[in-house]
Amino acid sequence: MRNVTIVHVAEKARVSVKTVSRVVNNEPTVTPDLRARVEAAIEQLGYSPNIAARRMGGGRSFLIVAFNDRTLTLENWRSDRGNNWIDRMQYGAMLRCDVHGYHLLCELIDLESDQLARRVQHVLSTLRPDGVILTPPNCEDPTVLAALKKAQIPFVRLGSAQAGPGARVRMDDQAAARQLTEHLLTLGHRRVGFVTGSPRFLASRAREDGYRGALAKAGLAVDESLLVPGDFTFEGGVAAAEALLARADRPTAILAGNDETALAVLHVARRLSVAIPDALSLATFDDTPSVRLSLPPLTTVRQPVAEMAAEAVDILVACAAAKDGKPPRGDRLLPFELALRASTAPPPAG
Amino acid sequence: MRNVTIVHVAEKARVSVKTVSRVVNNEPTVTPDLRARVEAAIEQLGYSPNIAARRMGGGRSFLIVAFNDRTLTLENWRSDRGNNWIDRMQYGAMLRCDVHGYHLLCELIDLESDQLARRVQHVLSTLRPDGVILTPPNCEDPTVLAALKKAQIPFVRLGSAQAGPGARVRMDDQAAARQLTEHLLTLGHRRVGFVTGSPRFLASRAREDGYRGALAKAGLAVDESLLVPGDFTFEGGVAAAEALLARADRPTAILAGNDETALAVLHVARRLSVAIPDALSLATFDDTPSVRLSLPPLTTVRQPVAEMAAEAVDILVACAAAKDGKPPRGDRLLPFELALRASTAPPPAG
DNA sequence: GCCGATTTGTCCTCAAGTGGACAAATTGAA
DNA sequence: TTCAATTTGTCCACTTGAGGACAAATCGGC
Repeated sequence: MRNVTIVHVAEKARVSVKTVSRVVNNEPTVTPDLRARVEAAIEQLGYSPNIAARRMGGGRSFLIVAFNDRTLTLENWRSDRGNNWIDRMQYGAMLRCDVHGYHLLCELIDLESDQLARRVQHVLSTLRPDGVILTPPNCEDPTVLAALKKAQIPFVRLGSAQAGPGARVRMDDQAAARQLTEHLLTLGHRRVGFVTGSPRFLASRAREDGYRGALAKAGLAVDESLLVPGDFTFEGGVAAAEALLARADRPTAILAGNDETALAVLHVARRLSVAIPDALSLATFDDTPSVRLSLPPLTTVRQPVAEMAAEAVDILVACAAAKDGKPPRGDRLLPFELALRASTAPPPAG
Repeated sequence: MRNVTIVHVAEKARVSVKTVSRVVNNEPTVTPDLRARVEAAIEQLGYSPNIAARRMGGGRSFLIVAFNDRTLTLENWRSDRGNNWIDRMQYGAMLRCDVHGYHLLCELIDLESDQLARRVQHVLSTLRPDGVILTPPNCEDPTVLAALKKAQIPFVRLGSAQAGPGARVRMDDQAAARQLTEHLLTLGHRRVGFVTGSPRFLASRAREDGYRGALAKAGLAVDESLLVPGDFTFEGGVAAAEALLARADRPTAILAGNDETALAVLHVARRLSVAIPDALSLATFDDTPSVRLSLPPLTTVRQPVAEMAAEAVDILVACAAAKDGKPPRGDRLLPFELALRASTAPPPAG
């Protein structure tokens, strides 16, 4: 059977091809009568306009590309710990694309590759998507941003703590860290350790600022020796935890830069027989499955990743529909949630 | 800046458009000399052929669509337990697509919807993919299969226990269940309970067959009362576990139909103070992160989902490249692995 | 019944590539 | 040199839909 084209629909509805096109593209100058006839024909024939053909005349492609970091994705996949940031992003974006009649393509890029610019350019030029979603750490990479700008394709940066080109959708990492720190202070903790994250992710810096802000607001001086560098990996977290827990004046609570780090702290604490939460409170960011399943489940900040991705899709689709060529701008903050769990409690007496 | 087209490349390399096309499509009748010149021009201009345009003349679309079950995907996403079957499928397929210069689109379909056929048809007709990957339980749905057949698009069914149209890539669920059961028998267990899965998934039936086969091979009669129906959900698993553990002649080991069910068994056992593995051994299928992070980590069968997806992509790409219109056939079995963990041990003495 | 406004149709161009027919140029061998 | 084979170029058709210009048909009001 041949493919059903706009011509078949026109014949069946006994109208011109042009009229079918007008109906499909929701042009206002069609009488309800004719519109109904055309829609009936479309339904009966099971017609759907071919995306490739629509794209040809310079129209929309109905495609959105999400660029994910290759290394991160692979680690994520191989990891036993199920860090599902990217998965959640994808679910949110996919569902929203569906609503708009769009399609989501996930592409991997490798920031370390010397072919990076070429790779980004290739994907953009072969697919010609209507918009691009960038996830950390791609959303802060100058090469990627330059390639996007050159191709003049609208893009949204997801979860980036850095101002810059394109639109931005994120949660307020600084406020989240502040609230999490305040939660610990309210419980009575006064010596709160902080394992910082990878400098590659600017969100890590924002979290540190929030931590400092909460201490300052409570009138407490920041003990710089309680800030230990991690790098968002398990190994980095282990080293940092060992440094913090070996101290004579051990902190009574630790804020971990991300979940991977938190699991490392949990691991070290168990090895050193430091009971959580009795002897040490532990809080972290991201709320991946691993920290919900850990023993005890950890207090975290739930980042609204899927909602952020959905918002990004909305922005890009609106931008494509407007076709005024204006790149999307703005910085949308989505609300986060504290998930208070069994890993945080008042500090031990004395 | 205008988009770089094949015409620009031709001008730069001082050859005809036709020759560039021949180079891009790897036709043999081009001298190495000219080929090099064209490739240099492509590189310098950063040219990538536009997928939409290639598709027009009836050529390949370089797109592969994976149809996932909407309900399952959403449950998966909302679940705290991170059942990442679909994610693993996607990683495997995406990586392989990348190698072939293909792109993966994940689309959700809802088997319960009365618009199902229309939905499948719409996606196929608007995207015109070169191939389709079906995941459970879509891969056994007659409406979906009929729509695929009508559209004449090659497809691979992933993880389906049922013979049928299209190619099939899967692991041997029956053998896996047999080996898992044998593992328990070798440890000394004689009363092994089995919580069956949802009849929607035929793999569940295959697992049951494997369980029966192992008992038969060991010369043991099957106690039908030890087979309790679950439905692959946590709630179903709870009910089944309660039934099994309430018995006077409680089984010393339980084989759960999938990980979700196993977690339910774990939950009930803890509530009833049945120690695992001391009083009860527990084994399951799928090896999702949740059963690696559980206490104790569970003995499972690791299903090579990503590898299966990669194999599916290879099949579809080969099929598209052959362009002889022959739909892919065959049934590839990929090796699974037993992950023996702390949840299985010899039965309690006495 | 006429005028003007709105709706619908006709016709053409354009997008970016593929593929076929066939001619022209180049190469190699006899 | 000449013929044949191979490589390269020319030219055209084709894919499916969008969109613009403009003509034709229809409708409503008076």
